Amino acid sequence: MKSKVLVIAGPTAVGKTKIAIETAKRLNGEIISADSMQIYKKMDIGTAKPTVEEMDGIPHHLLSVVEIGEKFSVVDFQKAAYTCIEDILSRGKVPIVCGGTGLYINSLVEEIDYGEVTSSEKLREELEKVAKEKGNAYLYEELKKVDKESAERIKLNDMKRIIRALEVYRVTGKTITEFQRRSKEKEKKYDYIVVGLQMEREKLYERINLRVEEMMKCGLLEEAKAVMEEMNANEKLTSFQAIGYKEFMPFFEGVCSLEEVAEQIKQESRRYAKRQITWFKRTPGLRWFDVSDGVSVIDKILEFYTE
RNA sequence: GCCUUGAUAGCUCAGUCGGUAGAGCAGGGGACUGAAAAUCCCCGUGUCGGUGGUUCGAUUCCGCCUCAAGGCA
Repeated sequence: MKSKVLVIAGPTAVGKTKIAIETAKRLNGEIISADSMQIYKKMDIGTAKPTVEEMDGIPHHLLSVVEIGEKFSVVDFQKAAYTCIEDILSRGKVPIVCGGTGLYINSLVEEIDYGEVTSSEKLREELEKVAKEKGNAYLYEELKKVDKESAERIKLNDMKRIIRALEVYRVTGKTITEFQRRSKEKEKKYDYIVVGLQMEREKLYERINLRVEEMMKCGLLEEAKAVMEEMNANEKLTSFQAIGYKEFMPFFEGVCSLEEVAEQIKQESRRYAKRQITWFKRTPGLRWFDVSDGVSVIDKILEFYTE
């Protein structure tokens, strides 16, 4: 009998944090964050990281564990998450994975085996250069030659994926398609119960807008100033990609107002939510729960977990 | 009160020398296997302000009405 792992996914601002904490209380659980930005230290307000008061005594893992300037990838996440799951289970408690990063959730739910391929920063930069000089089509043709299958899946302009596929081939001599196939054949260790939280789109957008206003009131400007300074405006950092920080740059340069920054953050958050929903729609085994049902969602989730 | 200009997609506006229309933004859908809050792909029917008239045919021309902006009193 495999151990159960409860997974709570959903778009930004849908109310994952609160529901996960309430569920953890009822299940004697601990929360493992699956959020690619809350993993960073000091990025608290902008990433809507739960506060100690909100956590209400429930242990949280994988929050604020990486320095802003550090690299952190899905594989790092996956390894850390497995360790947390084992640890929580060994203490007789229920692991609850909660977050909005589709790729991270996916790495667990499908237990993807990324193999031993380490990414090569040097090779990536090289390939980026080639793409710039010879155009996207050139690299795409290269990929076609070595891995026709992935070339069919990946679109011509999706450089990040083309570069990754080429990187895998050059480093290992095997295609990414082969690694993916092998990963699918593996038996899973855990029984994942996947919950997707949702609400009416219009309401969700209203909540996003409201939350950004709240963030502004809670000192997002100061936090962004400190974070941007530490990043040194280095666009290459993963943490730089977070919504809610880089948007302040035009304000710091004096070319736009604080209101415009807030509008920008709201809009990007709305778009992000949309992409998250798309991702979770095709997550295997995911069951949707409408949070507008109020407190009874928790009961329904518990029922689903026990089934 | 008079004159001028405008009224076309959720918004800003193009356009149709008369044959029922298209950009940007917003928005929607989708993809995703070591950067993922990233990256990429696809999607434009709307009483062309209302109402009469001319016409085979009007969003387009003409009259009147409504509203808005500007000007003159």
